[in-house]
Amino acid sequence: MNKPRTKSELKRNQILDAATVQFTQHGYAATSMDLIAKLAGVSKQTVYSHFGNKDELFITAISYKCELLGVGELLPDNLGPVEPTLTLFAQGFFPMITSADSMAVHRTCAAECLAHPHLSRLFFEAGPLFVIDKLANCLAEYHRRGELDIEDCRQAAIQLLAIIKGEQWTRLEFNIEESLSEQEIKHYLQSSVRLFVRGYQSLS
Amino acid sequence: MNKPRTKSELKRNQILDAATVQFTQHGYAATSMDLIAKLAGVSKQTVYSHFGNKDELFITAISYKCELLGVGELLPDNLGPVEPTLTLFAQGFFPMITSADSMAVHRTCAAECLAHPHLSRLFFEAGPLFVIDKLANCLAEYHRRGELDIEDCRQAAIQLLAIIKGEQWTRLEFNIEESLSEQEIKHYLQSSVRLFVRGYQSLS
DNA sequence: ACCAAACTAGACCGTACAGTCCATTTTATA
DNA sequence: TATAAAATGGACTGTACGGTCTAGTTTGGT
Repeated sequence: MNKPRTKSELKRNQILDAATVQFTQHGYAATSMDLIAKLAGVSKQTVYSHFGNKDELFITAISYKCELLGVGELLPDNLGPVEPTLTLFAQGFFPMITSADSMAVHRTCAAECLAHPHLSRLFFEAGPLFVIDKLANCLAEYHRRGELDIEDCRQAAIQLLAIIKGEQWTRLEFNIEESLSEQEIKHYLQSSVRLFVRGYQSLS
Repeated sequence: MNKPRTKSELKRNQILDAATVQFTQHGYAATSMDLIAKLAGVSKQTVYSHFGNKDELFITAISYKCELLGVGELLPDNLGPVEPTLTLFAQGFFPMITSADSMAVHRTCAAECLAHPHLSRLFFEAGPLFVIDKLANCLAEYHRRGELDIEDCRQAAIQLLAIIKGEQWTRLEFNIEESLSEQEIKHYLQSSVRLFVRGYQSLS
């Protein structure tokens, strides 16, 4: 959140904060403007003077959150040996996409994808699409080096990312109580990277 | 839908039909009981005499739909050579899970997973979990035959299923306009099965 | 033909909520 | 310190909706 210069900006941020939490925790329909105002410690009128209506507030809040969730630097610039590097990536990427915040935003965007297609596209591009491209570039580098034999790097990136999500991600999407242990997940990720590397290893 | 014996059962089915469509197309909150009654060609009171309240109707409708979507016989009993068989499976499985119906139910269950955990679990078990088990058995058979070298068949099944979903599935989840062409998808599925088989092939 | 169960139409109740209005107070600025 | 902009809070409007009630009608079994 940018530094609030004036008191007005401060209020604006408070509203945005409260809105983000409510929208991602309880969804669009179940979140009332009255509650947001109350939680932000602000009058309802102030909410409406900052954001014209519920839709605008929703879009602003979620867009902002999408920005925050943007995948950071998950892949080093100087790529080391294939398997360890990808394993490290997997072990950093997985907790990120399964974080409570990330899941909440994902759920909200998916739930509103019919009413707010603009928003779901935003999320899709800032999330999945963005990381696909990044990983694809990295795989291309390994291909150039002759360490992996990949015909279509974008496709390969999609495959690896999909595997990483695996079952556990779906469990979280559906809010299933029992989830895999940290051990199981670590093992799964290792096994998955191994599968990927073996599947694309150069036969030379 | 079972054959309606009495006129009362007919009405019940009409209600269930209308409810299923509305709930899956527009979600729980955006669907009103008045509309369901109207679309079912039935009085509101009749709706309430068949289903005590909105929640009950919702759960009944979605549960029923989950049943219908149950994965049919996607894997033959007599398994042929690995790669062609799995490719055939992938090409049957993918259209099934990306069908408009399937996506709509998935979306609805995911969106309501906090308010209706019972429902999302239902879907999760009838869908993902069910097919994981089936595929795992099949992979175990290949392992027994020595055609694949798989340590953990359940894990391997999860991996293959996750790859098959790939990017296209996420595009649909977020209702993104542009989707891959049939050609691209076919190619992606073939490449994915190849990756999987190479990654798990016996080194003998 | 009769009766009970099911259905209908529509009025009705209570509530929740988006959005507006307004009179008053607070805050920032020049 | 004067003035305009921003914020307050609470009352208010309109509407949508879940759910109930009622009085009358249709249907199906005996």
